[in-house]
Amino acid sequence: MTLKELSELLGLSPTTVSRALNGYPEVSEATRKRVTAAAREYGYAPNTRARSLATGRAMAIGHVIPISAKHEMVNPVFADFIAGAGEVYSRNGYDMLLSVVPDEDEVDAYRGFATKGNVDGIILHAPTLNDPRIELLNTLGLPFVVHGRSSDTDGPYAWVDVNNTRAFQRATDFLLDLGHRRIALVNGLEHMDFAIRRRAGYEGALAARGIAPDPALMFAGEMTETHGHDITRALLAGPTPPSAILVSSMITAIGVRRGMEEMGLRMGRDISLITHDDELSYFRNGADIPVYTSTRSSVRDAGRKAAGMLIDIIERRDTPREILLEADLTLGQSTGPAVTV
Amino acid sequence: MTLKELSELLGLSPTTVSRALNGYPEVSEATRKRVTAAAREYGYAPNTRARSLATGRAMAIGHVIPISAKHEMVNPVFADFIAGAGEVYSRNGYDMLLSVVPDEDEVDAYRGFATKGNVDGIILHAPTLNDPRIELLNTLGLPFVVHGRSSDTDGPYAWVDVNNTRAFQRATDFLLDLGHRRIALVNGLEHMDFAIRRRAGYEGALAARGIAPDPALMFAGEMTETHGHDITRALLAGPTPPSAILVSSMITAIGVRRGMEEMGLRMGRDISLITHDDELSYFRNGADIPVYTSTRSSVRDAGRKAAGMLIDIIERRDTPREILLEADLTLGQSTGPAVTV
DNA sequence: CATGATGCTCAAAGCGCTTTGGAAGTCGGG
DNA sequence: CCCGACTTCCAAAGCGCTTTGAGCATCATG
Repeated sequence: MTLKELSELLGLSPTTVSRALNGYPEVSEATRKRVTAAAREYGYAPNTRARSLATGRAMAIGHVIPISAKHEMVNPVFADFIAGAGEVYSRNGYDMLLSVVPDEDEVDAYRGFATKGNVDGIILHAPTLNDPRIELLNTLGLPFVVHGRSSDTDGPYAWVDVNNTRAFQRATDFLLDLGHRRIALVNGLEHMDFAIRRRAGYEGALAARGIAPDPALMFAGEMTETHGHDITRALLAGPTPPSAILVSSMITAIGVRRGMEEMGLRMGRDISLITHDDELSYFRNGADIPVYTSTRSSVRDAGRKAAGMLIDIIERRDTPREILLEADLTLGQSTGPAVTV
Repeated sequence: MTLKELSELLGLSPTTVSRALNGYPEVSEATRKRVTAAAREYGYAPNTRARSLATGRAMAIGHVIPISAKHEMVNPVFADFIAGAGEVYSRNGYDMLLSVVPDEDEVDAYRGFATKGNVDGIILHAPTLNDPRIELLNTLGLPFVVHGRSSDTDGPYAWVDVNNTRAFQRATDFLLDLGHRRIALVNGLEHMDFAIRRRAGYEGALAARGIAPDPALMFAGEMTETHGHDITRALLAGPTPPSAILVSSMITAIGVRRGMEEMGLRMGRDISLITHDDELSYFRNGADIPVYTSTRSSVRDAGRKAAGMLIDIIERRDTPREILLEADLTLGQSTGPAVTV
C-alpha cells in the first residue's frame, strides 16, 4: 500500500493525504479524520526509505560496536545502555542502527555513517584518553553524543557521564574511615577514560590522608569475572594482602568475591569490598539489602539521557550539552571495619 | 558528494558511474578503474536511502527487543547473540536495526518493519510455546529466522536452536551416574520454549531411571543472580535438600553458588551444580579448568549462524532452514559424587 | 458588487539512486 | 566497403515520499 494508492482510494491527491497524515494545518479536520481512518484500515505506513530520501532525515541513530580479535568481548554494560537509549528512540520515532565491526574498521564505520547518510546522529561509546574518534566525528559534521568523556580532548562536544572521580574518591574515603589502609584497586583497562578518572579519585582520597598509593595494589584489566578472581587470589596469597578491595564492575566483583571465599575469607567481615554498580538489569545487587556496598549509577538511565540529548541536538532544540551524573554510595554487606590480620 | 556530481566530475553519465561502481559488465575495465579511484578520492559512497528506494532492498535486518514494565530486564544473552549476528551482517553489507519497545507494542513493531519497509528480514528472539509471533511474521511475508523453536507451532519456519532437551537429559544422567537422586532444577520461565525443553530433558532422564520428578525441586523464574541465590537458600534450608542442582544459566548459577556457600556448603564437594553456559564473552566459565560443570553452547555462534541463514533466505540461496546445535557437556569443578547428608 | 482574505486542495518538482531500452562507436568477416 | 555483432556509453523513467507554488471556492468586508 503506497501513498498514491491510498490517495486514489480516497479520491484525494497524494499531497493532501500526506499533509493530513503529517499534521499540516492546511487540511480540514474532516478530511484528516477520513484519511487517518483509511490509513489505519488499510494498514498504510509511509515507506521509511522514500520518506527519508524526501526529507533528508534518516530517522535513525547509529551505534558502532567494535569487536576486537584480541579480547573478544562485548561490553556487558552496552546491552543496558542500548535498552535505555532504544526506549527513547522508539518514543521519538527513531530507529537504532547497530554496526558491529572488527575494531580496525571502526573509523570506516563512522565514515560510512556519514557518507551513506543512513543515520542522523551517533552515540560514541567507551571513550579513551584523548579519543581520536571525537575529532573524527567533529570533522564529519554528524551530531553525536559521547557516553563518557575524553580527558585531554579539547574543543567542546556533547557528553553524558558519571562522576567517576568523585564516586571512587568517596568509596575510598569510606574505606579509610573504616580503618582500612591497604586498599587494592581492581580497575578497568586504563586507557579507558572512566578508569583513569576512577583511579584519580582513589589516589586523591589516599593522598588526602597522606597515604602513598602502592603500585602492588593497583590493577587494570578487562572487567570479567575471571579477572577479578585471579587478581584476588594472587593478592591474598601475597605477603601483605589488602584489607579492602575497590572494584570497577559488579561482574568483576563477583569474581573477586569468589577469590576471597576460596581463600577462606568472609566478605564484609574478614575483608571489605566496594564495587561500582552500573545497575545492570539482569545483575541486581541483592534484593532489599544490597549484597555489595557500591557506587551506583544506572547505565540504562545514562542511555536514556544520552539518547534524549542527541535527539535534542538533531532537532536543534536548545538543551544542555553536558550531563554529569552523580553516583550514589550505597551501603551493603560487603564492607566492615578493618581487621588486623 | 552525489552520484551526479561525481559523474560530472568524470565527464561520464550517472548510469556509467553507477554501473562501474556496482560491477556491471557493460563498462570497460579502464573506465571502472578511473571511476573507483575517483570515488575513493572524493569519499563518495552511494546514499543508502536512495539506493534502497531504487532497488527495493533495505539492506538491513530488524531485531525487536521488548521491554517489559513488569520485569524490566534485557536478556543478557541478547548482547552476545547480537554481536555474533552483527559480525555477519557487516561482512555482507547489511545494517542491523534494533527496535526497543514496550512489550505490549511488540506486534506493532513487527508490523512496522513490514509496512515501513526498512528491513529485509527479521530475527525472532526468545520464542515461547506456540508463539503467535511466528504466524504473524508468516502472514507479513517478511523473511525471518527464529533463535530457538516454538513447540506446538505447526507449519515450517526457519530456526537455529540448541538441543536443549538432549543437553539437560545428559546433564541429569551425569548427575544420576554420580549417585545423585535428589536433583533440583532451577529453570528459566516456563512459557519460554527453551525452558520447556530443558525440563523435558531433565524429567526424561529421571523417568528413565524410574525416579518421579518432585515438584518441590523444580523452579522456574527470571534467570537472574538473585533468583538463583534465593531459591538455593530456600532449598537448602528445607527438610530434604537436594544433593545436586541443575541450573539454566551461568548468571543464575553464580547466585546458586553464593547461596550454597552462605549455607556453609562447598560446591563440588558437599553439593553439585551443573549449569547451562551460553559462553557469554564477558562471563567466561573459568580460564583453563572450567569452574562449573556445564552444558555449553556459544550463543554468539548461534547469532552468526542465524544471521547467515537469514541472509541466505533473503538472497534466495538454497541452504538448510533448520540448524540444531548440540551442546557440549564440559566437566568442571562443580560436580562430584553424591554424599549422604 | 468588487475585492481581498481564507480554507482547502492539487500538480509537479525533486530527493539520489538503479535500470530499461537504446544509441553511438569499434571491429572483423564477407 | 558494407553489415552485423560487440562494446561502451547514455537519456530517461521510476522507486515513494515531501513540499513548493498555485488554483479554486467560499466568505467577510468596504
